[in-house]
Amino acid sequence: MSDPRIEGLLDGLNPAQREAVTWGDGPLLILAGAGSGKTRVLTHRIAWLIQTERARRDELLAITFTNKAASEMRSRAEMLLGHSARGMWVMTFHSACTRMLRAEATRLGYTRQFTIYDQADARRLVKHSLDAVDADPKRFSPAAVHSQISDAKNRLRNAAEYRSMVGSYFEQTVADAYEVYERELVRNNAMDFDDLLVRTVNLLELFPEVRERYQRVFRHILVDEYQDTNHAQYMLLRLLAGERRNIAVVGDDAQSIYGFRGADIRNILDFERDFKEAHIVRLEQNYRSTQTILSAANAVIAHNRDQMPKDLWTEVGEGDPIKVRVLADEHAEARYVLGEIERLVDEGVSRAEIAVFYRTNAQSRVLEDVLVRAEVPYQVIGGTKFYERAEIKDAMAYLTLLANPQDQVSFTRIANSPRRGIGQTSLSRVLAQAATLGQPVWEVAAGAERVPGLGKAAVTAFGRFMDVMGELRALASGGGPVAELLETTLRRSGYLDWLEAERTFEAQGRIENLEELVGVAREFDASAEQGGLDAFLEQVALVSDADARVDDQGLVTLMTLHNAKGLEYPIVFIIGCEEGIFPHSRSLDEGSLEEERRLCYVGITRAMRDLTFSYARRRSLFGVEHYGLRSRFLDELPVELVDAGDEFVAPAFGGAFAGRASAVSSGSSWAAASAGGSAAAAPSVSYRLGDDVLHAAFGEGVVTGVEPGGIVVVRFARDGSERKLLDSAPMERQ
DNA sequence: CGGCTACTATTTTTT
DNA sequence: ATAGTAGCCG
Repeated sequence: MSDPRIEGLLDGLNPAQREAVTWGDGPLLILAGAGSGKTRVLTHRIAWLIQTERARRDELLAITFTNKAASEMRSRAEMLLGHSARGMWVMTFHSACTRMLRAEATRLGYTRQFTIYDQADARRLVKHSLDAVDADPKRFSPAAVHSQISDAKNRLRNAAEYRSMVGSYFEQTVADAYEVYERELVRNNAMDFDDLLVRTVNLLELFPEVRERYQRVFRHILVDEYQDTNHAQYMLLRLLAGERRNIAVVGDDAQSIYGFRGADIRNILDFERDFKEAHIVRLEQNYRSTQTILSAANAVIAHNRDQMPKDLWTEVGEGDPIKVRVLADEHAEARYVLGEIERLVDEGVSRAEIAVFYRTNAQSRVLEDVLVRAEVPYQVIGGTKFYERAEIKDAMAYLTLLANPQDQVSFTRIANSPRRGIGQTSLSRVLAQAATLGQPVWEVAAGAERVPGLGKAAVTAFGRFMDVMGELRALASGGGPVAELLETTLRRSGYLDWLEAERTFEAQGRIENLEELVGVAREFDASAEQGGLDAFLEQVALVSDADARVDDQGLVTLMTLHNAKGLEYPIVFIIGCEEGIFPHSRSLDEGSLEEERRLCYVGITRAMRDLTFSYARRRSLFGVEHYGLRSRFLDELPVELVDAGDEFVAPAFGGAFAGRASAVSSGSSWAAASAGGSAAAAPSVSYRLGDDVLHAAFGEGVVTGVEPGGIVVVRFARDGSERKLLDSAPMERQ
């Protein structure tokens, strides 16, 4: 190996990384702990395989879960190779499958233009299917049934196989609905997200010539985030790897947090069993966090039973202790975080270096309130997504119907949106007729006068609607810019007029969103490798906007712990660390505590140097006040790594808190007194840290410090100032 | 057919 | 608290 380019490729890699990059043929399992440079290893391995001529560019399949990961991998590989990665299959599972499926669609009874249904579309079709089998809507929610079906699909069980395994009456009905749902998807020339995987597996299993072709093409397969693969993805990989078994997977079982979506942690735990000759490389050196943070992460995850042994370490050094803070309620908690952010920013930290993680999206609200009031710039990642907004879905449904006239879900969505006098009854008649004749819904609607039972007004309404659609379709087939087609569609359909006529603040926002969508289309027209309506629809279907995160604009970042995976921030807050919130109560019911703990592990390992946990004694949930216990995860942190701060003030209502508080060490002399004394010996001061207070002159504030001699430090909401006051000041607790 | 009220559910979600 | 929806009434 004297080629200087290849030597250069290995420069700066540690021995384990180097081993992973240069492992030759056969299955390879890379156990990559958090922050151990797995993307680096993957991209270097891609470059190494190409430079050592083990594979040509177009003989590599590098699979990720997110578009962001795929584009990052692609561009980093390009940098290493010094040339474009065109022709290289670096993409998500779903894109790769879609690509294969489009090419072979007719073998499965689809056309190349098949529509990809997102969660919401799929759910509508499930609802339709439930109606079709006369399921009691009170007992069968589309969401629950869809999740059952999705589960079955992830396990590669079709409706017939699902039926053969049913036990309960519930499952019996699900089986009925599943059967209809399956049939309806084909009839609509549509696939849901799960189908993209399942159908590709079907394709490869049913057609040996297709399977062998792809097996020949892909000399080497690389898979990112292997711990998140489900059974269908596992089978897909097995089929593609074929006899050659040149499959390198990278993952960390400790970061498997998508079990609820069908990810099967056994895929990584059992890799050695499935690929007996597998070589294993462990990446345990962490380049991200302080040793304190890593030790905390190691200690927490050690409470899980099933896991692969690993021990993260770093050369970075000890770093600061992990802070744990208790506040009176979620508002005080938010103000505490705000206060810390302001303090840090004063010290010269960039807001972009700070992230706040929480378990559920709803928790961002309180935090946003205080950030807005304090005028701290921030961004929230996740939550309701751009492409999930009703107006965007409507606009996309118009375009989808133009491309796929069989798609009744899109048809149903827009038929009366804007209002054009097509009601539920008329719509059902048309859909029923389409089903009876086995014709595309478009055809039937275009000939509405031939639909039995349809009123005169309805026939006219359909006529007008389909005239416009026909016109738009002609425009669409011209192959012009998508942006133009979209604008014309919004105009001619009356959708924009409808919104404009509303003259509300909300409608204005919707119009702006649509303008943004036109902007997206314009950008697509200008830059897409492959243009056209079909390609645009596919991009929107498969490319979420989770990639909309910005790094360096001085914004504090707020997101769920799930969204935090793969990211890193110098300063991290994990809020809402209470039993029932995190770990979430549902996880306790469902016995998925270990997954919650892995989520905690993910959260901890995002932090580079500064990590703070917080929890509230009191929190209102769904409008009801609750008193929660601190999260068990906090008690799994080694005492010597924790700065328990003010925890000693906790014994407000007896046993539980007092017991825990005394178990936590702290440098404070008060803590020593509290721990040594009886639990009931609450401090005699009238204010405690985190208390919400109302001062006669300064207004609302939060207690940020309590000092001996009856001195209280209060940060006031009005101007963010922090003042030292005597506890006899004209002030009361709220 | 469309609008209104009443009820309900309310985790996480790469695609 | 709240948003989304189902069912009812004009």
